[in-house]
Amino acid sequence: MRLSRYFLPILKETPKEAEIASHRLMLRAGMIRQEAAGIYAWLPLGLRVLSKISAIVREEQNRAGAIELLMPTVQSADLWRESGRYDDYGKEMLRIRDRHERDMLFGPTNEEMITEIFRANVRSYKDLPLNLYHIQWKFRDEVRPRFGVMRSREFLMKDAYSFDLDAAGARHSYNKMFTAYLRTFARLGLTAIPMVADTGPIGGDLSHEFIILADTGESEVFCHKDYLQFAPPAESIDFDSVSAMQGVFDTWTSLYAATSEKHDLAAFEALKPEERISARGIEVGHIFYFGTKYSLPMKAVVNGPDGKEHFVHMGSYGIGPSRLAAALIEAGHDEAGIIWPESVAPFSVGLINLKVGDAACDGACGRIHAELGKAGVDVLYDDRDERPGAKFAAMDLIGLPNQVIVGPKSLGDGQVEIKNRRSGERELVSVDAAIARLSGKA
RNA sequence: CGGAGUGUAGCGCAGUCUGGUAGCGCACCUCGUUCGGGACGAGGGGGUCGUAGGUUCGAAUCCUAUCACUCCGACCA
Repeated sequence: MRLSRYFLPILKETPKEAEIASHRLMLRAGMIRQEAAGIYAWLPLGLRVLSKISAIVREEQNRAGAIELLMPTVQSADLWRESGRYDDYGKEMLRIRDRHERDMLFGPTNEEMITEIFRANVRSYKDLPLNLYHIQWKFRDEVRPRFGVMRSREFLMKDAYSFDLDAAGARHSYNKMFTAYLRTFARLGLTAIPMVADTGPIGGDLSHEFIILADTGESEVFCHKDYLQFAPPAESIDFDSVSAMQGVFDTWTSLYAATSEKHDLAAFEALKPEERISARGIEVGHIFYFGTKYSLPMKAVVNGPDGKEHFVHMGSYGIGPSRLAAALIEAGHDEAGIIWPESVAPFSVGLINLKVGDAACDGACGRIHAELGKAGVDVLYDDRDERPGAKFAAMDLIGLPNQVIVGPKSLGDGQVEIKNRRSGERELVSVDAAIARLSGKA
């Protein structure tokens, strides 16, 4: 992509409302634009990140056996009256009325709708277990949205819903999602710690929040230090193995970890002082097992092997890709700007032409741009007629992991500079070597 | 929802107290000189001063209402 033909509104100054690093940098890097309180437009660069995060989430959900569908954002109030949550959910739910005066709502979550879809189509235990998910915009009318897309009213959420014949099956489904979440966050370059959590308005009795530690996090959390060293489950792990899944769960819940609502001071202080972490964290995922809370009032039943009807046991599992975009920046930035992990960077290579109009520079950049493009590498080519300083600053701000700097000085010796955004290391290599080196980044 | 505050050009701000017909920096456009870490000169474009009423010869400025947004607290992917 040529920057001169792209839409990347970079800001030199910080809009005053942005208090935390991720919000500031997302605005400055031209990723998002606020349209109303807690409501954001995702500009092209931001959308690329959001899509990459969603793709990883999707891959890991699929790997764990979940099946993607897509439910609407607007729902009928009747469905929520069945579960009793139309009254319980309160003002956080955005209620609207259509032209026929029907009560509608903008979905804050989808337990009711997925249960309706399930009960209309599934009759037999032989169709279980089933886990359906979608990645869709949610709306929760937060009292006080803040921190940009970290706590926005409209946000993107992957929500999965599992259906099992009994509690034991549901437990396995829970463990599969638990494992998938550990893998997902690890692939995003994040260390997320599962913590015992409150279930809130979703309900239920088994629940974990996945927390990444960050000073600007909204939750107060307590855990054992060794969690930071734990290795995530391997790609080859067997999601159908009950013991393997239970093993992952047991390992990752073997040490103390809890949010402030569930904090057990005595248990925490039983740890040696040097083992304790008391910090702030960002909740990037939340999983629940809630049994028959929805299947009972909404009559979601299947025939079991005994020929009788059984209320299905359910769980729900959420990850917020839009919040993750901000969380990734909180976890990876410096004075100059964002530092994306390779896995979600909007472009993997930033190509800087220091002297646009110079035949040698234009030629070398053109070749690198074309060759990397052929190799399937996303390249953002800064071909603007700008001063070098502005180009370096812009590229550092948007945080592309690999930079190729092409200028007349080094190009005189047939060389270009490769810079690693994270380490800051620079290296002079030939044009061909740069292409060869970076074409593996697809 | 309680408390505090802000709305003036895309962004950051001055002007409001003490009414006189809108300004600064950055960004943007043109020309020239520049160019390895956010250049310089000259010229130029862009604002019904959040909105609606009112007071006044005259309102960004005073009064009233209203809307939006931000921050601090209680709730949450």
